[in-house]
Amino acid sequence: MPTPRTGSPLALTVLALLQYKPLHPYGIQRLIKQWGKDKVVNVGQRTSLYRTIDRLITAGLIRVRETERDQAYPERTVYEITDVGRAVAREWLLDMLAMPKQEFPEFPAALSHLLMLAPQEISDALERRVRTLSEALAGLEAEISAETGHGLPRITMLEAEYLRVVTAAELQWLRSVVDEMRNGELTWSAADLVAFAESPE
Amino acid sequence: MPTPRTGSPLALTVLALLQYKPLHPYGIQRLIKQWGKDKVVNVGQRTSLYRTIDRLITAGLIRVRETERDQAYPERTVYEITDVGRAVAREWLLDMLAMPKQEFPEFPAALSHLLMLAPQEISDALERRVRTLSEALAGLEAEISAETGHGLPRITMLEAEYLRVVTAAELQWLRSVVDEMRNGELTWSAADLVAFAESPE
DNA sequence: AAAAACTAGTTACCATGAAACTATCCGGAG
DNA sequence: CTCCGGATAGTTTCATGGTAACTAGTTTTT
Repeated sequence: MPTPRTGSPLALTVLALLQYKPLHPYGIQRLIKQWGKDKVVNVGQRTSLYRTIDRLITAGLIRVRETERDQAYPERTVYEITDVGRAVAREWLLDMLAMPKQEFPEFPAALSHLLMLAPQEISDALERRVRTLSEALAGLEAEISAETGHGLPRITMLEAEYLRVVTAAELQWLRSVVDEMRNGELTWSAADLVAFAESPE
Repeated sequence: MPTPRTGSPLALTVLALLQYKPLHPYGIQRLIKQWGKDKVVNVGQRTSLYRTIDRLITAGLIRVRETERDQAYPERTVYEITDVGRAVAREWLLDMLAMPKQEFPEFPAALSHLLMLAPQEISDALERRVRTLSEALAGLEAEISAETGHGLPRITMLEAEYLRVVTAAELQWLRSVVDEMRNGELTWSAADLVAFAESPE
């Protein structure tokens, strides 16, 4: 029974929640949203959730506990974690923490093709991004101070802290780039493109 | 002919390169690697590349230019971009720049389940991450100064700058967290977990 | 001469994710 | 009282994405 090599964020979250208590899929989704984890794991549609559960079952990391039937409601299958599941969840987590995974977010990819656009278009687009990200950052900060005020320990909001830090860094950089494009410090000419294209290295 | 709603990083890159000159798939892969774009778009195996090209074809964004046969070598189909393709690439790019997309990297997801681990395990794992990221950061900085020395204009390395900035921010935050865990500023107790779990909000 | 790396493409499988569909039930607006 | 929206619970379909491995010839290195 080779456990799936990659513990996805969703699979890890399922194991974590089942460690708290046995749940049915919809309950898992609800908990993720209630605890605000839907900012870091995708459970928008339950499709992936059900498929993830299937995989965890066949890998022996969780098992069916019971199948409830609350009259007229669809059947709810309640799952619980196994001992293997508990162990594997720890391994996955340690691995995800220690080894940065090469992911390919679309923004840097987009940045690498700026030469297709005119300077104005670029700075306008980046400015729109600045506005959107500012709001997101404000939201994160509000959330953090709300939870702090609520008396929750800091360990439960490290992921929000992390998002705040990297969003703030992106924002600061974006603002400086937009500024430099607007005030003429950051320019380039058609000749540059040719030199770039010819560059053998 | 509804153009695929999401221009993926790879699709955008293919359009961008074909705008430079007609190419066959393998040539596209080579160019991506030569120009160092393989840090921001995934072309490890060409599977996705061929499928992406298929989609671009059926969407009318690129077309077959010719089919070469260089004796004994497999056939190489050379593609070129269409006018529609040129227009769509610009739209996609502007969109990707201006509108941040909710992506779900695994690290923040992992951070949100730290309660499964003991403090020591966490700080050890995070320290390993610090080491790996430091190396990655050094690599990025080396690359940037190499290109600068080579006389390439700054616009061609904004994506590397971006990666440097966010990696540096993550590193700084990681170091502070590890420090605070080691020196006892950041602790929590089993009682906290219960309070957290019971928390209705 | 053998091993490795490059050229070029294909196949199969698994994972991810969006969207829409089937149903039932409940609370509130009108 | 009825209709609407939203919550409950799960399924199906389709597009996309990624890994791995396989074929098969060629060039370069050891």
